[in-house]
Amino acid sequence: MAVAVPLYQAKAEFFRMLGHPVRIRVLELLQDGPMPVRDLLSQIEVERSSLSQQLAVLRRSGIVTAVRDGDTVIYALAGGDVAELMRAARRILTDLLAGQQDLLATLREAEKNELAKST
Amino acid sequence: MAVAVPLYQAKAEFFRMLGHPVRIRVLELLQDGPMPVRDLLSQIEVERSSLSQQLAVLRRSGIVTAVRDGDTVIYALAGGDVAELMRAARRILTDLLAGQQDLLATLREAEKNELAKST
DNA sequence: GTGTGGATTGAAGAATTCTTCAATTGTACA
DNA sequence: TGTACAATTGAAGAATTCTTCAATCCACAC
Repeated sequence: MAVAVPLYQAKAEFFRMLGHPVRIRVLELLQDGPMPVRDLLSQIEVERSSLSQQLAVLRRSGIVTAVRDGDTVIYALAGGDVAELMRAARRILTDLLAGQQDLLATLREAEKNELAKST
Repeated sequence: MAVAVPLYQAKAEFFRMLGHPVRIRVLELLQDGPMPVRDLLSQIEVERSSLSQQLAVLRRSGIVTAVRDGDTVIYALAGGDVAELMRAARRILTDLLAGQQDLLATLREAEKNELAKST
């Protein structure tokens, strides 16, 4: 059973699972501890059913768990050190964004030249 | 210019950029140092133009750089500690996969019960 | 120049993922 | 029981991303 998935494919799926703004925000919020859907909803600008859809993605991947407490459902990180991952990502992102600033400057120059030519 | 992108959206795009098996393998291979396309091609099972497409995605994001050396093109990590990110991801993934083993066992049990009922 | 191998690009169709809305489930409470 | 609120689910269409193939570009050798 459990057809062996190559590790690099599991990794790709994992990162793809992270690749959505709402899901990122949920994971970040949950780093401060478990939180009911109601609170997630109040801090993330998204419709309720949209949030539910993204929570379902996170649940399916196993990175969060949900327990029902009467009226409300409470989500929590399933384990693992998500914070560490986020820190590592942020470090790389900072580098990349800095790089893109340079790129943008370059592009703006190129654009100016184009405009100069076209007049 | 450079319309301000919310950070959580930049993060999501970053992770989405990682979310492809070929791109993961490229990044892993490049951790041992710069490498010509030819070598990437020999170690990843994918067609040349497919690899090029994925390399283009990585280049656009800025996480790798490419320089031409005569006949061949050599790729390298652009900076930042990708290895650290991969380690963090692997740690979480290990947890998740372990969790899924449990899940699978549970599912198999459920399945057995279903079968028992259906006979 | 012509030809060849390495690599990238463009474009079309297939496949995934997102968004949104209506319908549904589960709990509480009168 | 009926109503109200919290949350999830299913499904359809829109939007992205993947895959693949042909065309192109670039350096090198003849």
